[in-house]
Amino acid sequence: MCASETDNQVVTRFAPSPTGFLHIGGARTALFNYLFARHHGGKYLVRIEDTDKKRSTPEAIAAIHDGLDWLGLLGDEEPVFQSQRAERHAEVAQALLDKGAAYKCYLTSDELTARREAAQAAKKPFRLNSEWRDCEPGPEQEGQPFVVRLKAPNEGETVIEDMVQGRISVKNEEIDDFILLRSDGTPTYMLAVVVDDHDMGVTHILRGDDHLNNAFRQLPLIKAMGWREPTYGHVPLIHGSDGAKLSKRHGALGVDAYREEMGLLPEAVFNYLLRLGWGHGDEEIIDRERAIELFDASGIGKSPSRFDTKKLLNLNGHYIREADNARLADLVAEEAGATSEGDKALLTRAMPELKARARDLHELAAGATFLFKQRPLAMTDKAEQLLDDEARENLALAHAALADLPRWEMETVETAVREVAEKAELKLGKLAQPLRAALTGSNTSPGIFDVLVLLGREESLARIADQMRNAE
RNA sequence: GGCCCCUUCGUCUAGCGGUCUAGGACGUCGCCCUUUCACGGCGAAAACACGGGUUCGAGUCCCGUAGGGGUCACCA
Repeated sequence: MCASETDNQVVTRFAPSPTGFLHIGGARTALFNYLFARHHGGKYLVRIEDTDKKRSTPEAIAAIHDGLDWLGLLGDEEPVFQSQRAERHAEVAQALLDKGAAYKCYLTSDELTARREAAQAAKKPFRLNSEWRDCEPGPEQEGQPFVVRLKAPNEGETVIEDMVQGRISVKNEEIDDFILLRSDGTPTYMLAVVVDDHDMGVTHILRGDDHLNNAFRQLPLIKAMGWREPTYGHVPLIHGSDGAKLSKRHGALGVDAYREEMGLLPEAVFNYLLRLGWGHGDEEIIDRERAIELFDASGIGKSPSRFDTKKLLNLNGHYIREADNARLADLVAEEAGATSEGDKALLTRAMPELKARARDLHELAAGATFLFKQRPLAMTDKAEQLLDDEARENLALAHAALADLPRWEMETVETAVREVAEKAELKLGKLAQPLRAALTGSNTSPGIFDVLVLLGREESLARIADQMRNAE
């Protein structure tokens, strides 16, 4: 690859802070960055923003990694850990100081708080005006703690051509002299992001629009260093189903909860997240390959969207039906009660019938349990109701007919059962429902002939015998 | 409160001045298929927040109003 190609390559990044699990909004941000990079043939990176040592945990880092892995959104390179780059950050702060683009501010946080509260009490907007901005420290400052602040411009305005929001401008007087280096010498997020994005060669930044204001603060820093400005795209946030900020109640769960508790398939979450805040004509079912083909910032909506579990579940049902049978069997084997390899093979064989009836993996597992139950089967209330005296007598008729079958196949069992119903002048349902109860212990299941074939001759006849009663 | 952003069916969205009697999907309701439950098929109800402009013509452009969101840390 030649240099000019490298220069023009799109580089995106997902930069979560490891203070908790990977939540749905973060996952979508990762997805958008991934797709944007892939679509443009670029690179997608992950950076862990663990500048805040107090709030960052190894558990969170692991959870984020697992979540990204599950969704297939791991970075193209090993993740960068921001905390390991503190020296570089400090170096840039020093460079800014040398250029006169930053200054040491000896205001303590107590003083700051006092001023802020005073302004609030006077109902005036608080804007920091540090007297240290244009003042050299005197001898009495010797050895006193200080923070390094950026000397942000006070006049004119800063304009962003945002890929999502369009042209936005903010007056520079609104932009404060934010802190680059804390009084303990450690870099703040605001410094670290800019330095890391530059060093990593990030060209396009897609992030939640809660960062929109930050862009206006980061730009002066980028300009002061003479670095290339990245192209921003601030994506509206995801709200809960009630329109309020996402809370635990409605979707602000870790991605692991989507997998474990909700029983979702990663491709379903992928597709759902893609369509939340992004659209392309009438297309709804979009897999990874198609998404890479279609994804572009122009398709991102400008208004916040609400999280809708029903639609997610519907999509999940679709992807379950599309999924490979053996894979699904693997996924639900334990929960369904399949223990041996033979059980798993049976589960795989039953899967075409089972998967049409489930929207999530737990439903799928529940629908499969009848295959592995031990006789005599426990009946649900509704199954019990199906098995009145007449039904039990009819079961005996079916048992007799089935027991004589030379071959136990879909066609033969179906013919036999239908003949029994016909001879006894019963509607098929009058025979099928009791059979279903006897064979599965439930009133709902796959088609009764499928059940018969799946269970096999021996088990089927035994289960029927368990419930039948011979006519007096 | 200051600043910034947003506003099409309940929800996600299509729409980029005339093709909109506003399209699709989820959800809801009805019908069909049918041995149950699903799947599938068909159909219905359901939206351009409001008020002014601009224009021959506005869901589409501009300005207000209302509502919603974001942000104002030595957090990220």
